[in-house]
Formats: sequence, structure tokens, C-alpha cells
Amino acid sequence: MKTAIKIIVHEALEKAQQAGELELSPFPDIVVEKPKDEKIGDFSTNVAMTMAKRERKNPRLIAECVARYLENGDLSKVEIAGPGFINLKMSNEFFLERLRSAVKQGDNFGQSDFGQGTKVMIEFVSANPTGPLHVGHGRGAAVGDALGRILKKAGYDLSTEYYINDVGNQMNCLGRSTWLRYRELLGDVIEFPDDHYCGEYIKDIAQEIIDQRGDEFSTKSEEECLSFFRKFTKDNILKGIDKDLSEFRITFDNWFSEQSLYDDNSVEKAIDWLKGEGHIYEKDGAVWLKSSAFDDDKDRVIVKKTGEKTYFCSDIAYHQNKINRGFKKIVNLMGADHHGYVPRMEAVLQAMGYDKKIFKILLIQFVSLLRSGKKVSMSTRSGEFVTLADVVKEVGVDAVRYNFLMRSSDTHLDFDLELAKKETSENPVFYIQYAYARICSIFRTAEESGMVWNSSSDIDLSLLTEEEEYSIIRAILAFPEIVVKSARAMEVHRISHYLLDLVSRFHGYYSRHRVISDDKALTLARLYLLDALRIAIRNGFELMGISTPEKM
RNA sequence: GCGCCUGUAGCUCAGCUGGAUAGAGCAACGGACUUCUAAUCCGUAGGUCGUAGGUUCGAAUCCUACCAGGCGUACCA
Repeated sequence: MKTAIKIIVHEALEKAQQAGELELSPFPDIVVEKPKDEKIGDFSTNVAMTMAKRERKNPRLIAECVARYLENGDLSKVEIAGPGFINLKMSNEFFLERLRSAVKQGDNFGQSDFGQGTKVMIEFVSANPTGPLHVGHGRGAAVGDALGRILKKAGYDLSTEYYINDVGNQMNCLGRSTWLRYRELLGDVIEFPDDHYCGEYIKDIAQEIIDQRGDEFSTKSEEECLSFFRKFTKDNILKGIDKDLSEFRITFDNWFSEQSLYDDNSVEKAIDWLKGEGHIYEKDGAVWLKSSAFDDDKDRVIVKKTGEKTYFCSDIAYHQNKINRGFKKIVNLMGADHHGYVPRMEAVLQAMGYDKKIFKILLIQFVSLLRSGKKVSMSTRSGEFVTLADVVKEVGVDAVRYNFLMRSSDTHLDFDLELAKKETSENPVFYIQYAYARICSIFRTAEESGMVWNSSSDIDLSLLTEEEEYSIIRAILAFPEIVVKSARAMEVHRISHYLLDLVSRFHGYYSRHRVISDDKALTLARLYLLDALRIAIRNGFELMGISTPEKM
């Protein structure tokens, strides 16, 4: 919509230039925005102010000049206000035409080519396969998934990926934990080491091995068994994670194993390559990456003096791999507690010769879990953490997702379980869903009263004359721009704020105006408006992965 | 010490790439259901935008310093 306005303003500027009234060198960027107060106008531009200095003229004079050349059938009013804003009001037909197009687009309404098909990868969750996902992972999962949906809608070619840290000592530790529980279940007396994984889920996995294989491992040495136990446990946990995620409406395009980078020598090759480029040196028996040559504040070890490679080392190979797969933009979601990791990753990208702008790390701040205002304690140590699956089961996918997506992800989030379950106005998910259900209910009533309705029939929208109706129409039509903004800023919470605003206009309208009346033509026009609204809500919630029930 | 994030109404938070009189929701108070779903609506009240400077036509927004809270500062992953 705004681009249409830009063109109109652009034409006016050109005319003014041709008439010799403005110099316009260089030609200014035209910024069109929506005034805060709808009464001011539908759109406004501040070009007159930004040009003032170069034109050496009073901004108001420039504005008046530009206004004289503003001519377009879609414009119904041009006004100059304040220090030099040019405010534009559009004709009703301008909006109605776009409303029709929105309805015609249906599920595709909001789609744009902002991303121009750029290949983007989002890597998120990537929790270690050593235990089930807990609530903390949930926020990153919800944000990553929603961001993916948004980027797709905004025209990016998107892939999502889960990176599995299936290498290193933690895997041995994990396998050993199951092995110990296995023997314990078979009657051995075990002193379970407290630096191992002591959660209940390990016992369940051990029991599963007994169910499947009996006691066949009980007579073997740990050495002989470990690789089986390691793999079995890891696979089992990953299967659980996958299940929890799909119940949370998240599926990944790809699961990428860290081990595979060792299996195909990618890690070695990456090290060699960096060595060749002179980014690597040896010191104190270890191999270091000269990351301080970039924005990192110190160099980092990639091969320990024991010969083991660090996590960071395979991450280098992993990101090289991502780039080799042709991704032009690489997005990683991480918990904010890992923010120290950002500069060294950026250093890697730069060492590989890429602009660090192709790489974007989104930090997701912590979630505090509350119950009726009281903090729920979570200690990973004791294995007493609240799992994502439990919370989803208790609260429901929609409410959990909404709560994770309603706030900017760089602020701490208080997530109150009791509040999230309440079906009251304290809970915005239901406020939005309720609006959707109400609209559907109106359509049901219309059908029951014998009203024949379909969006492609000839409906006279000029019968929509209420200011409130246009307020809703403008809000509906803003949706595609919200998606683009949200994609550009990679900020998911904008969608939820938008929907809240959109829907509150509807609730107000609903209480003051009847949609179904004896005036058949008007009824049809209003139903058309509600259909458009319904599409916007549904498409918006689709981006958040939240359902739109037709009845509540 | 250094680095990152946050600080806006009693509470939870929006506020776009600097724009017009700083906005919602909740809580509080007062109203509205014989009418398409009251999980709703309408009204009232509530502010030194952490503090102090700076940049400019214009700052909650950008810069600097400071204060407060959170997090990080591994040859862990």
C-alpha cells in the first residue's frame, strides 16, 4: 500500500522539479508512514522536512509546493500540518479495491516478495540430545518456528535445521548413565555418580532396553556395551524431542548431526583450510584460532592439547557447510546465556572471507516459569526441570505459543501457568480467538437465516460507510506490511501486537453495529468485510502457529 | 575489570529507519446482556520515558558518562 503512495509522491516531486520549483539533487528518499492518529490522515510523508536543508527553504513552504503538484484519483484530501508533514487521505475506492484483492488472495494474503527468494537457513532449538526439552527451550522453539513462517511469507526461500551435538564426552556420559541404570534395574547395586544424567527419563530408557533385549548386556563389560547404550539413548531422546516438537507444531526440514562432520572429514578440512589462510597457530600444545584479529576479544582454542577438538571447532566446519549449501543468510537462535559465543562465530565467518552481515544470531532471553505469581524452581542438576511437553499438556499449544511469541525476544519473560490457562480477558490469545469465533458465528447465523453468500458474487462495497468500517479495513490492509517489517527486523512479537489491535477494532464495531439486518445489500457488504477480517486473523495466527477455532 | 541485554503508568509490555499531544492490556473505579457468542464493549483515573549531558528544525528512539537489574567473560557443550 505504501509503495503506491510513494509513487504518487514521487510523481508530484518530479512535476515540481520540472516546473523549476524544487532542485531535488539528489532526489530524496520518500518515507511514507501511517500517522498515529487516524484522524490526521491515512498516510503522511516528511519529505518536505528532510529536504528543507538542501533546498534552503522552510519545510512548510516546500510542503505547500509539493502539495500543489499532488494529483491522483485515489487522493481525497491533502493537508499540510505541524512542522511540514504532508498528510494524505485516500478515497474509499482506494481501500475497497485493495480489500477485494485481499479476499481474492485468501490464504495467500500477506505474501510478498520482499525476500526475493533469498536462501535462508534458520537453525534453532539444537538442544543437546541428553534429555527432554524443558520450557526454556520452548521459547526458542516457538520463536524460531514463527520466524521461519514469517520469512517464508515475506518471500524468502527458507530451510530450518536442528543441529545435534552428538559428539564428545557428554555422549559417553549419557551412554554410561543408561548403562548404570540398566544394571541397577537388573539388581546390581550401583552408586550413581552425580556428574551423570540422573533424570528419571534415563531409567525409562534403561527399562526399554530390558524390554527389548533382556539382560544380554549384564554379563558384558562396559567397554563392550557403551557404544550400543550411547546410540540407543541418544536415538531415544531425539525421538522424544522430535515428538515433543511436533506436538508443539514444529517440524524441521533437516536434522544435522555434528558427528557427520567428523565422519566425512569436514572438520579436518576446515582446520587445514584455516591453517592455509594463516588464521591458526599453535601454543601451549593446543591449536588456536586467531579470532582476536576480528571482533573477538581473545583467541580461541579449537584443538585441545589432549588432541580432542572443541565444540567450537566443529561449529566452524558446520557453518562452512551451511555456506557451501548456498545459504545467503544464516540465522541462529541461541539462549542469551550463550551471547559470549557471538563474536567468535562472527570472527569465523569473517576469517572465511564472508561479510558478517550474512550471519545473524538472535538471542532469546530467559523464561521464568511462574504459578500464580510464584516462581517455579527449576534445577537441571537434580533433574527436576519442567518439560516443554508437560507445560504444553497442561496449558495447551495455543496459549503456550502465544505467550512465547507475544513479547520481544530480547526481554525476560515471565510465563505464568495459571494465567495462561485462564479463559479471561487477562489472556490475549483467547481475545483474538474469540473474535474469530464470533465472526464465524455471524456467518453461521447468516446461513441459517437463508442468506446466500460467497465472496465472488457481486457485492456493493460502497454501502460500507461507517468510519469504524474503514478503520478495520485499513488495519486489515496493513497486514502485508507488518509481515515484511517483522521479517526485516526478525521480530516475531509484532504479529501478535498487530492481531490484538486488529481484533479490538472488530470487538468494538461488533458491539455497536449489527452485521445481519433486513437490509440485504448492506448485510452482504458487511459480511464481505468480515470475511476479509477473518482471513487476516487466520493468516496472522498461522504465522504464529496458533489455531483459529470456529466455535468457542 | 571488560562485554552483551534490559530500564517507559501500580503490574506486564508496545512504540518502525529519529517525527506531530508517549500508547495498549491487566489491576482500580463507574456503566452496558429480551437483539449476530458479555471469553465482549463504553467511560474515568494513572507518566520527571533510570539519571545527567550531547547531536538537530525535532530524541523514549542516535552518541557519551553514570546508576540499577540480568547474563557472560573455559583447552564445557
